[in-house]
Amino acid sequence: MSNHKLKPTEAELDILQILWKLGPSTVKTVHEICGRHKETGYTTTLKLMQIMTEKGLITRELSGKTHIYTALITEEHIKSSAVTELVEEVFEGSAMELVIQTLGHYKPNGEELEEIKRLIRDFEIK
Amino acid sequence: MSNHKLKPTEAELDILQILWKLGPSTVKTVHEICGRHKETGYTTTLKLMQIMTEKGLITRELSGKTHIYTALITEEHIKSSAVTELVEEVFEGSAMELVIQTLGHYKPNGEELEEIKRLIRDFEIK
DNA sequence: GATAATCTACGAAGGATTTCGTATTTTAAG
DNA sequence: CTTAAAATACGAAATCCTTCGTAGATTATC
Repeated sequence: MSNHKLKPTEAELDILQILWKLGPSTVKTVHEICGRHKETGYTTTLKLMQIMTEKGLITRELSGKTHIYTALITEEHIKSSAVTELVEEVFEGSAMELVIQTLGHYKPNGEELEEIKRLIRDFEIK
Repeated sequence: MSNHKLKPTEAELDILQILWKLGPSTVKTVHEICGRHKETGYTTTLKLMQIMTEKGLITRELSGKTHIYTALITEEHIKSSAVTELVEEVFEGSAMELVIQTLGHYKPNGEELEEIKRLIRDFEIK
């Protein structure tokens, strides 16, 4: 039922990440946090959030005079489809080439290493 | 020295992937292979390749009456920067969250599993 | 209740991407 | 040489994304 097709744009993703962190928030709050990274006008953030509402990425409800916006799409969902898209479009379907590539360029910390080993172990058991 | 900034667009990436596979090719050849996925006119492919030449993504030389195009940017480079971008913009810097996410959704085959284990072992030695 | 502050709505500009039509050039055939 | 075929060059439309300005509405303050 949800909109699988709708991939947020870059600016939209910034806003989603703020909503995921803060939970339901006003345009004002979102805009203040956006302002730490980039300089844009208040109405730019407002317009983006209005468009995102039309697209069904977020929803809003009135609280007094202001709207409170809530993410409709989950962080997990976006991360998952971003990985799927990267695998399909850049790695031509080979997810493990992506994994190996990443492990070749970045170092896991101890905790991450344990988690990866646990996942690997699960694969070997099956 | 090379153009780190220049990320190919989606249509450009399609063309790059064809050039990576076939090696230096004509517009005609590239367009024929593009045609397997999507329906676009010949001049669309031509225009894209002209733009990519301007951007420095590919180069061309005359051979008789036609141009032979060659990728200037490597597959490895694109894959690497695509991962970097995904890590930074979607996973907020956590490359290992990307790795763990991917391992949670896709299964490695035997060979891939061995390679991953080898990489993991290298991390543990250090 | 007048004024200022805060929010929202809306239109539109500017840039990037993709697409194609048309015109031009070059090569090949008769 | 003339015509047809193949390739290139170029401009421009259509769409999407980001941005902002302006106008209107609502709320709070004095």
